[in-house]
Amino acid sequence: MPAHAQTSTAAIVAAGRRLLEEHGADALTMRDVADTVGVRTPSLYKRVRSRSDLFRLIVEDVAGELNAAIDAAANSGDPAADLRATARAYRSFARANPIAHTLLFVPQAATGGTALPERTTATLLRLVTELAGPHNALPAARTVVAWAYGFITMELAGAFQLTGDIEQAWDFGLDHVLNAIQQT
Amino acid sequence: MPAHAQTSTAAIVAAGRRLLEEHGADALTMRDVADTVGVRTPSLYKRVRSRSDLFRLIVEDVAGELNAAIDAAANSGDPAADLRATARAYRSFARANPIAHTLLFVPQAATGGTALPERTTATLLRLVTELAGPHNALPAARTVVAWAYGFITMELAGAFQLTGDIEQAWDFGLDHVLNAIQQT
DNA sequence: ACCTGAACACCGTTCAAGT
DNA sequence: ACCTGAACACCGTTCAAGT
Repeated sequence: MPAHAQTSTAAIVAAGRRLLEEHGADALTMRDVADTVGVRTPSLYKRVRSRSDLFRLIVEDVAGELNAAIDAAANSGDPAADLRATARAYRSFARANPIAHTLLFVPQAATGGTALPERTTATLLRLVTELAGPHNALPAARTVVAWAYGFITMELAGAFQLTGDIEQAWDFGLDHVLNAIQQT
Repeated sequence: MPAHAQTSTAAIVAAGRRLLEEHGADALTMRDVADTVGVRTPSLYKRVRSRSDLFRLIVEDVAGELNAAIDAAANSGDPAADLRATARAYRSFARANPIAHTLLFVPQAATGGTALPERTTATLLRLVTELAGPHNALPAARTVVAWAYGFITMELAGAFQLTGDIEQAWDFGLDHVLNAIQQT
């Protein structure tokens, strides 16, 4: 009566994540995942409810990693320096996981909301409060996140089509946005 | 020898756009488009090369409309007022076309780049140059677009999960971003 | 308890045959 | 010149049958 487990949810999620970044979301098939983890397609349904459930698990995995990367970056004690480091860590993470990153802020059909990492939100709000005071902390944090998310997403999508130094645009934007929210 | 045209590329694109907003990108099937325009599925391939080609045509259509909406909004002569009106028009358009809007800045498999409306880029760069001077016009324009795109995309995705007035966050962000790029 | 082959409904796409 | 039915390869998903 063997028939013991040939794979695991973690292995399936890891395979899905790799295939997602390699071939794009549309080309992520249950068959490819099954082949990668060494099992037949129907066996995947013992661990994941459906293909969209697999996406949800992948996004959770990615969100957890982003949380950890941002927590590790924000540790200098100086809120302005920490906000810069946070933005840099976020950008690095998005560059390393360009496709998974776009899924982070997309409405999840399953949950109704998005997978924006909760812990990241709390860290960011704390830093912005230290930098700009409590009065307008929430709108200020939303301004920083909107700029960073927009810049990084557009950069990865190749949406900055005019020539010009994109690093300079990043530094310019970060400087001016952080400066702006301090003057509340 | 009738067998004359029962549909048109424009009708197919319009039907595709409507179904896209109604049911989402994944649920947009060639069969549904064919049913909507009153033809059998294979006939679509007389006008459209493929499903991804249909997406490209839809995005072009949407981009053209956004161009027109933004050009119509930016006509006061005052660059600061025009930038505000542009941002407002962009946000209204995105709210009216939430799914199509997300496709605007996504890498198009076919073209390699994105469908960011060219004319909008030119209008925006002109306004920012008038407001902030030519020195840092490009990075300043990229800061404004990144913030607006990020804010609108996150808002539509439901990514602003904490309670708090989102209108206030929009006004706060627009005020501070525009103010920041003036101080160059 | 997990794995599998077979089957189902559904896709996008092609093509020969019709008018 | 456009339209169509039939067919193909490929999906996600289910399920009874194996061990």
